[in-house]
Amino acid sequence: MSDIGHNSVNGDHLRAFVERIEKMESDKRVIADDIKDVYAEAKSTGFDAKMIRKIVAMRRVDEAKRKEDEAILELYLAALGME
Amino acid sequence: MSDIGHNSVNGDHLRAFVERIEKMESDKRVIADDIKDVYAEAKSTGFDAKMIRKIVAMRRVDEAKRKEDEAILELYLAALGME
Amino acid sequence: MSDIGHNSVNGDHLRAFVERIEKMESDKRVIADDIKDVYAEAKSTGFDAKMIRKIVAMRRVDEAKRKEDEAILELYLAALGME
Amino acid sequence: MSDIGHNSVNGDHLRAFVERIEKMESDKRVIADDIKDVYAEAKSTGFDAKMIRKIVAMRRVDEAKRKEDEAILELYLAALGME
DNA sequence: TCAGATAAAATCGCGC
DNA sequence: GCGCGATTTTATCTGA
Repeated sequence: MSDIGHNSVNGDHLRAFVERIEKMESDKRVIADDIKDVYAEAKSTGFDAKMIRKIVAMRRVDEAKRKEDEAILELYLAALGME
Repeated sequence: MSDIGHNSVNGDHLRAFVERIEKMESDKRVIADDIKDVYAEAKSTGFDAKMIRKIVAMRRVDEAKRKEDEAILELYLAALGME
Repeated sequence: MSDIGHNSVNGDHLRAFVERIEKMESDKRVIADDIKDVYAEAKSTGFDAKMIRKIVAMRRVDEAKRKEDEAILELYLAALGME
Repeated sequence: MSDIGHNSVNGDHLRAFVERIEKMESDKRVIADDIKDVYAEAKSTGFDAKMIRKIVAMRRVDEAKRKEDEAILELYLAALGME
């Protein structure tokens, strides 16, 4: 009986994790759909969706580079005892 | 000058689209990170993350099947003039 | 000269891979075209191509579900030390 | 009864189409998997799979261009009454 | 390294 | 005949 009780608790716990994840994945999917909608809206406004994708991708790379540069600067400053 | 004005408007419009998309992608990334955290939490609670992933995947397929069945039923009914 | 020889060998090897892949892609395209022909034939026989596509899609999902169920059963059994 | 017979025939016919398509899709999938295997083999031989993909894609474009050029030539010849 | 998920691109069939 | 939406396919990326 304690085994049964133990498994129930585990089962409830597992179920909770699964449901939390499913909820979050659902939210994520909603946002992904919204992004698609925005691309469609941009397209219907006369913009080329593919071009916007390129711009977004470029800025993503730039942002990554900016963070990288910042991290290196931190490193230099730390090495110089200036943090 | 009117061209410049026109392009500014277009530029502002484009910028607005890009920024909206970037905001949404950022939100999406936050959720993805949260999901990762939940898996980590489940793992630290003693669950096998791989099994949870499998369960979530299985339920995703179940849901896809449900939707597919529903869609084909609609199609059948429509074909039979019963919609 | 040995470099040239080396590169030639690599080149021949690369060429062989590329040509194998191209042959296979060509075969694949032939099948894709054949599938299109079958849909056209079905349509000309009075069937609704859309419905056939739906049926095929539905059966594909069924198959995916069957495999997924099997996979998770394996995982359960393994987790229970019953493999 | 004739209706039943008619529908059976239709059913058999439909089933035949579905099965033919499924068989072909299966064949197609096998080839797709084989292609993946070849890429994996090339990779294990020391080639960069991404580069091979680029080469294959480039040659695909070249081939399309060659056919296009050929078609245009045909057109010219036909216009000149030289076919 | 490997699969599995996601994003991006290409393709196709349908409607107008 | 052509764009448009939907599906399929390809490519990239992430996480085990």
